[in-house]
Amino acid sequence: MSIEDRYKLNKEITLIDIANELNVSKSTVSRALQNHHSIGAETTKAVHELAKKYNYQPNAIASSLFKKSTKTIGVIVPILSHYFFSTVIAGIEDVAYKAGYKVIICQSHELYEREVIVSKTLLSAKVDGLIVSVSKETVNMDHFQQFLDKNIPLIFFDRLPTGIQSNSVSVDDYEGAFKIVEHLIEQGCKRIAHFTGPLNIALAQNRLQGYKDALRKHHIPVNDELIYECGFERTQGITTTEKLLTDQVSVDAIFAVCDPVAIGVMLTLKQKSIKIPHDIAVVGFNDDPTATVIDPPLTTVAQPAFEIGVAAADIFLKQVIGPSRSYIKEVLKTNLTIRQSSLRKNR
Amino acid sequence: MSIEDRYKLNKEITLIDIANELNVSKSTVSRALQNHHSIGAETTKAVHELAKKYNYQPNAIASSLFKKSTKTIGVIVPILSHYFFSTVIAGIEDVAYKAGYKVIICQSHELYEREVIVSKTLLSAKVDGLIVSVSKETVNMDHFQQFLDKNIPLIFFDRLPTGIQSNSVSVDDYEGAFKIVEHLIEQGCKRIAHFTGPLNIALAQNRLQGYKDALRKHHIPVNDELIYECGFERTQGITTTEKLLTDQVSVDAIFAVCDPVAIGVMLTLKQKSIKIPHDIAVVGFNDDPTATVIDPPLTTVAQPAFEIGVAAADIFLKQVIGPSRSYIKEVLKTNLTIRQSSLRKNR
DNA sequence: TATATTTACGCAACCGGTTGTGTAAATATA
DNA sequence: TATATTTACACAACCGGTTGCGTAAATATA
Repeated sequence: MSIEDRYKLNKEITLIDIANELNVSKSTVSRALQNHHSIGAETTKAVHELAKKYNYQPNAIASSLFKKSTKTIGVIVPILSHYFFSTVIAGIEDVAYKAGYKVIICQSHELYEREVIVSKTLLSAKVDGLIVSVSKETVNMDHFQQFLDKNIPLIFFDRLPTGIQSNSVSVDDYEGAFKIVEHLIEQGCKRIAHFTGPLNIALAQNRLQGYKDALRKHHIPVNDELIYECGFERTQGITTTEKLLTDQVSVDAIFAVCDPVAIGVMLTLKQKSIKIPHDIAVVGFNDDPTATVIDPPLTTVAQPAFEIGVAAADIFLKQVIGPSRSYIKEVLKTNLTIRQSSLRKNR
Repeated sequence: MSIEDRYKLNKEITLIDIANELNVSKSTVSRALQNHHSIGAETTKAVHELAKKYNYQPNAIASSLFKKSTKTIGVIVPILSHYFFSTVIAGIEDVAYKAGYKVIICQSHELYEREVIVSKTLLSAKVDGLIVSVSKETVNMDHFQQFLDKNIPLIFFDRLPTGIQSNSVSVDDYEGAFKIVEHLIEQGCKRIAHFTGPLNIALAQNRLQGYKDALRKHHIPVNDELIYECGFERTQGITTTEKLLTDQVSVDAIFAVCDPVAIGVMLTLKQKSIKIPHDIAVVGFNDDPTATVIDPPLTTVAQPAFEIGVAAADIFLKQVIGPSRSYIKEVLKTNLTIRQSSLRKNR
């Protein structure tokens, strides 16, 4: 069948079609499209013209098979519909796109099993690299080991795993927590509760530690009754606040592990007519867009989500170009963003 | 090299490695892994055992090349970090995952050129289907035509294109707008402004039309001075509100094309100490999580974002199984969600 | 016992690019 | 003029699975 016929029938146009039309071999066409020097100028021109005329789209699959590079980066996040994660992905995508990479995104839905399955899928899909924020259930990291074994760049962000050495991008959770708790103390708070994330996750541990150390620095005893293991969701912020109120625990501030939880806390307190920050000050972590919507606006620790994505993708590109034995651990700075939800002193 | 050696060296284990080890042909191994009836029970068992022992991962690329199916769905959204889009994607991913499909997500960043490029990339990547919400710049749809030509299922959602016949999933924007404007009228509003989206987008047109028809039904003249072309972003809601206030246009309600805009409106009004809903009622469209955070909570039209994703992926699956000449146009119902931002009557 | 059928597997082509090697013709150098 | 080099292209192997077809041996049927 002629290339003309195939084109009209919406058949896939391949190198062979172009080769047949020009009476050259497909290797010549392949090289001509790459502007290889060993192909004559006229031939090269003719090939490019035909390719354009018939809207030739190279089959990336075939190319990948031989080149062993799919030009794709796999990304696994616990949940896509959180502003933090979707913004990180936007950062990854931005860098990847400019470097000619596609991005395959998977959600673990905070489920360990699902994380294992999608990581296998991405391994089979031969992604050139993997960027991950692990699920809150994940303790065993074996499913990631294979990427390291096969020298596929592996970069963790935000939720860093324990017990596996690899590249990572995170923020200084300890310092962020320390600063925001210190800020609460400066505002006169003395009984500061902390709603933590799942404690198998390093960032939750680090924020907790920052909280404790800030208290100790200011000679405020750390009271385990003020530490509630919570989670990352607004709903968990709501239920934990209700628990705290039923427990009749007296507090003058709540430091939530992240903004969605802080929002849940504030909504619950407001519903019970507890004044923020007068009765209880509330602070979070992340600087979600919602932080400026709630009344009073939420004091929080701003994380550069987009930049985290950019940094992760940059590490990927570095490792692809020159794979190295050493790991890159990047820790970005946070920014204490003070708003009304924590301001108890008159100014 | 023996399979044992290759395994230890972290080399890729292939069908051939297993075949050599068992002294059978690779076609036998391939069939054994598929539990093909023509392969003996013992051989099948031995193959599976070896595959497991050496953690054999089939090369999906090689398989795709022959089968002409990559088991991936491409998704193009304008922007990922909007709750609506990330939730739709979650819905798509949910269905896709269960059916054994991966999802490649791309952002157009509301740029026509970028949309063209990513659609070409996805075409080269041989996605089995494409689900799209077009960018606000997009007028020309030629880049999508190729998917139709090649019988690759193409499904639009939310932002439906004009001038191209294809599958689509949307909500009844007209009806949603009509109902919410009617609600405002019932609350006694007479000078209702509308902040529209870009008017080349069908949904913006439909919501505008719903707005106009609701006014007409209740014998309120449509006043072009009350219609502001705005956009989909919170920032645009802020600037447009500022414009309206400088224009000294007198209104008693604002119907924003979507919740982010409505939030921008409310924040601006609150900043100017304009009482909501007493002075000006505000309503949106989408039911973002933020709608319940702002004070007063935002009256809005709830769109089933997750279900939209599910519906789009379901259409894809249907078309993959039995490609048909006809298109599926699914229109989901919206839900008027009344909160305090629009309640002007005492109850 | 002779023929038909089933079982179990190998061979080789195929998917669509990519690239190392070979070679004839054209040009350059000795 | 004889040899060396460059130019421009073809051939074929290759990437790693998949599948149609062929066939010998084992079993079933007549």
